[in-house]
Amino acid sequence: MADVKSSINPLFLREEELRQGIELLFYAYRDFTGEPDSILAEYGFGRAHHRAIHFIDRDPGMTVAALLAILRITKQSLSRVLGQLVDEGYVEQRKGVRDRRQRLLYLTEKGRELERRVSEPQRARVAQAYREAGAEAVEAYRKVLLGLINAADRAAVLRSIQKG
Amino acid sequence: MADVKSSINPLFLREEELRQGIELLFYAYRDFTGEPDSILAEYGFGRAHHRAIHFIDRDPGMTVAALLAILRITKQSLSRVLGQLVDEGYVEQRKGVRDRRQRLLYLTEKGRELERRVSEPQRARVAQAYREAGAEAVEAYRKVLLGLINAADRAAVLRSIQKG
DNA sequence: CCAGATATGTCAACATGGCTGACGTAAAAT
DNA sequence: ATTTTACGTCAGCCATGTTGACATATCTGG
Repeated sequence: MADVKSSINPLFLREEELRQGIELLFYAYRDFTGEPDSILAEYGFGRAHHRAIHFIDRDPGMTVAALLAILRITKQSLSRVLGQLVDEGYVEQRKGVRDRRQRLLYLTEKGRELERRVSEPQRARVAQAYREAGAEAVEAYRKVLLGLINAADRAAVLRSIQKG
Repeated sequence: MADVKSSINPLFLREEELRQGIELLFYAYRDFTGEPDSILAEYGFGRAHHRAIHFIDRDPGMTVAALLAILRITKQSLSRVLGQLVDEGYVEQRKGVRDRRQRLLYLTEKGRELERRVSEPQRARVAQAYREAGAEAVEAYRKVLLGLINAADRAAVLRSIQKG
């Protein structure tokens, strides 16, 4: 069927293929965020809090500016979220030693526990998808997702996800 | 390096691998939605409007209930968005003939133009990522994303994205 | 045929998490 | 010494999600 269509109109399959790729991303992201959102709601937090603690967890001592660059939101938006996390003891800020203007970000033990708990459904979901799809598929998945990222940012993202 | 680490602690690579998969999804989705959001802003619309017209475009005459099931939002939320789209002439609602309680959804020509314009950056982005990654990678990407979707919904999504 | 279920809409109120703009302070850099 | 940088804060706006309650038209099953 796909072959028939593409032999009639080679652009048709391509359009279909692209639409499918777009929709799959929508559906996957929808379900990917569902469980964490539920757990976060128990704490009175939202997805924004998850993002913050996730990236702080993976790079303890990161600067506020670095987190802003990753999240691509305004400092006012981040500030609200970060403020709550600090107030409630999930995140700790320490002055930088080299540059004392910086407020380096760390998770407290409580913060690490929250991060672990909230991310667990996502890890399980990705693990299961990887298992079902097989090892080569994992590599391909990474390649395509990386290709979806703005070209200018790819190098930075690669560096970032690999140093962990 | 990966081999060394995994031979020391087989769980380490796995955890790292999962974290990378999670972060790539975040980054890809972030950039994937960036351009459409900018265009939508010109019209005073947001991402929710895009989702609505996208799915109406791909399945003209769909019911409100079907759209709600895809988007997983409340009818009140959808109603606001749909109302604006109808008021401004992007979407048309027609009574169902078989079931006259239904308000079947259609894009107007204006709506199709908007959909095309807003989706174009996403199509270009996916096309380029597919091109760079190669044909087998595309299949693998789809397989993994499908695996990320709630198991209960996979069959429906597959049916949905394939009938187009 | 009628009672109940269904498809959709609507009003009201609220929360989250984006945004802009303006302003402030401490510390580093030139 | 001045300027730039890193960060914070106040105030207000907007988009998009939520819950709960209620209304209407239409379909369906007993």
